[in-house]
Amino acid sequence: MDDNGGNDTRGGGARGTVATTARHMQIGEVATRTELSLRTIRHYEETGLVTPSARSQGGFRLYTEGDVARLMVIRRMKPLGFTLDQMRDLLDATDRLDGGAALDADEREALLGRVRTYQEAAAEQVEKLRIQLARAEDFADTLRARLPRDAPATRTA
Amino acid sequence: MDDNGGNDTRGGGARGTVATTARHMQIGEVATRTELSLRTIRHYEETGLVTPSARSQGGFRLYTEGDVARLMVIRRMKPLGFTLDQMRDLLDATDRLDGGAALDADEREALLGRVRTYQEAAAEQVEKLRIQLARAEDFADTLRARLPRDAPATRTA
DNA sequence: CAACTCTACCCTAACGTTAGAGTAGGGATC
DNA sequence: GATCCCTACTCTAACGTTAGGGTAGAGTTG
Repeated sequence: MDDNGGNDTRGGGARGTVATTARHMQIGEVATRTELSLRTIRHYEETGLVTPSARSQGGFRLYTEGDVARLMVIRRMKPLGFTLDQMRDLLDATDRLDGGAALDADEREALLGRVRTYQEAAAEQVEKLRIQLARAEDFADTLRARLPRDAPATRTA
Repeated sequence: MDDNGGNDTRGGGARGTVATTARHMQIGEVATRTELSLRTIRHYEETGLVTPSARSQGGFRLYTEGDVARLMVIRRMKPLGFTLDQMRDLLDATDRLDGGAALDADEREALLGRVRTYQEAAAEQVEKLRIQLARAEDFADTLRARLPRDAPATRTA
């Protein structure tokens, strides 16, 4: 047993949990703050979604507030059902739009196009989620209807 | 290229698509009717969720209306995020409750307990879906806000 | 030293995706 | 009217993918 100990989101250790305002955080603190697992955060790095801004001499990942913000964005994107590749693509686009790197008209237009595409996909996904929710509610009700009026567990009748 | 040809839900061929009221359907018709892929339907059989009521001499799966109904139930369950194993478990329970097989009190109580458990899980899932939907809407709006007011594609400003 | 982190690797669920072979049944042929 | 053929449909088997979970064994940090 090591690492996350098998749980989901870190329990809040002793050391790294303090420096909420520090310049660098280790992965554990990031995990608690983002409610993502260590494995997930590392996986996001493997797939090029979020790369820690630095590494310690010994190789520990060191994250900044900006990194955490990016992770939070990803967390909000997840329910939209995009793949990690798509998220990376979208994040790259917005990053380049925001980063004041003076892009020429064509490039800017291309980037905006990408964002627009994702926006439309997002809107569609929202619709699907609505339908899913409706179906889920429906099914939950159906299930409840099958039960003899919330009777307690023991005692037959 | 054979089978489904790489698409998702079948396009509606020539032969099997006619006999909507026949006693047996082959997998293709079932797929169109349930909007599930051939692979998915076969997979459900592999995992013991829905077994076709019969097979043709040549080995084709033959489904009845009842089978289709069961598949539709599963389709409604999917958004609740249950695993296939859980669905099988739940379906077995309701099947045995419904099948007029005169079960004794203990057994009946046990089955109802299972259903109750799933009902609670379903209710929880509905809550999660609500939250997801909210987040998704939020994010979609955020994305839309980043776009220069739905401008057409070309022309920079 | 204790708590934390590292890489590397194997595992899972729920299908997707070929590949290669067989089947259902109607039409053309003899 | 039996045979062949053709095409649409289906079969099994098996590997691929996605988004991580879990574990091992070793190293790092405070």
